[in-house]
Amino acid sequence: MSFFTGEYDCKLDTKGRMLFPSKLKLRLSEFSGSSLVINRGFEPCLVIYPHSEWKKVFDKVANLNEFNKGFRNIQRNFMRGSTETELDSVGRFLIPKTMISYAKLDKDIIAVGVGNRVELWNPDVYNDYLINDQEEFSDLVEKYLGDKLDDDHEQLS
Amino acid sequence: MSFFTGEYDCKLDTKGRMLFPSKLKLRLSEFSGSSLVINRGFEPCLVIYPHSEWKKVFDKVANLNEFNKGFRNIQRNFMRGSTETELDSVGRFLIPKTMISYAKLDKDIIAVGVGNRVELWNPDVYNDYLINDQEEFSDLVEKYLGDKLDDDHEQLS
DNA sequence: TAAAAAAGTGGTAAAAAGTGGTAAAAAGTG
DNA sequence: CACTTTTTACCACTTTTTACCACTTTTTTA
Repeated sequence: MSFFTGEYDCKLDTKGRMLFPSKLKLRLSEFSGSSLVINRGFEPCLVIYPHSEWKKVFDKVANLNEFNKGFRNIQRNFMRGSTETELDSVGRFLIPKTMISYAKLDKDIIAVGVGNRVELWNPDVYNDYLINDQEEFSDLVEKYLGDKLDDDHEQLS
Repeated sequence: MSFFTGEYDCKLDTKGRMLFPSKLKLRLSEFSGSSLVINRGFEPCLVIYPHSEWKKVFDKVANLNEFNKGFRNIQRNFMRGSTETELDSVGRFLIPKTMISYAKLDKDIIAVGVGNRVELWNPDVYNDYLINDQEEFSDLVEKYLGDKLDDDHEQLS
């Protein structure tokens, strides 16, 4: 099974549709054909999952007991930010208006492959979130992935 | 079988009818054609179930032993807030006045797909109930759905 | 009880949103 | 460079939604 990587410049058309980059489309098709799920990200971006990957998490959430207040809260907050959709014949998909405004998307979008998912960002917001200093990045990686960690990985997750 | 997800902006017409969003209507029809059940939510919102899904919830409550005072109380309070209805030819349904005032519904309504059901909210009330801090939500999800969960999922439901 | 008012039902025209397709430009490839 | 693939920018069409209007049924009031 393969994964999503790399950055891609994309555009929203006037109807709010985005063309999924062809390289990523190839990966997507290995997972779940042309069906995908758009989610609200934890950061101010949207996150695209292949339908099959998303379904695993969805099922966990959906199976929580709805007579429990905390579970209802999780369900509501999780599912409100999810939309199932499909690529059309040309490889485009419609992004709901509420999602567009959540991620502050405009004409230009940056799509980033992040392993099992693809993030969609407003270019400006994206730059603010990136680690621009490589040394800082190095430190961060060392903190979490440096040698000592190998033994007790659990501690971090 | 598919499920309800996502947020939708809806309107009440002057007669107290709401047009059920077409995407949700599609899902609904897979469950139970155009028939649905409106319930008082535990939170200050209304909850729409496809008839078949509501039946499951209903049965749980109906099967409680009526010789138990607490159970009788649950049954009474649960069932008083239930109305069965249907979408009309255009896809609208009438929301009873008592329900409208319970959920403080006005012209604008937010419909949220929550798996087996759809919640209807007054937008202002909704925002108060949402987890607005994404980090807080992230923590909550991790707590319930983080790695550890995989093994003993049963414990939570 | 009859008239009036309110509530509910059913439908439609027009606007808005969404879908599907294509020609042409741009980018990538051998 | 010639050719293929991808992307862009349109256009045409369909579906959904809104905002009404007309009519029926129910409830209230005189």
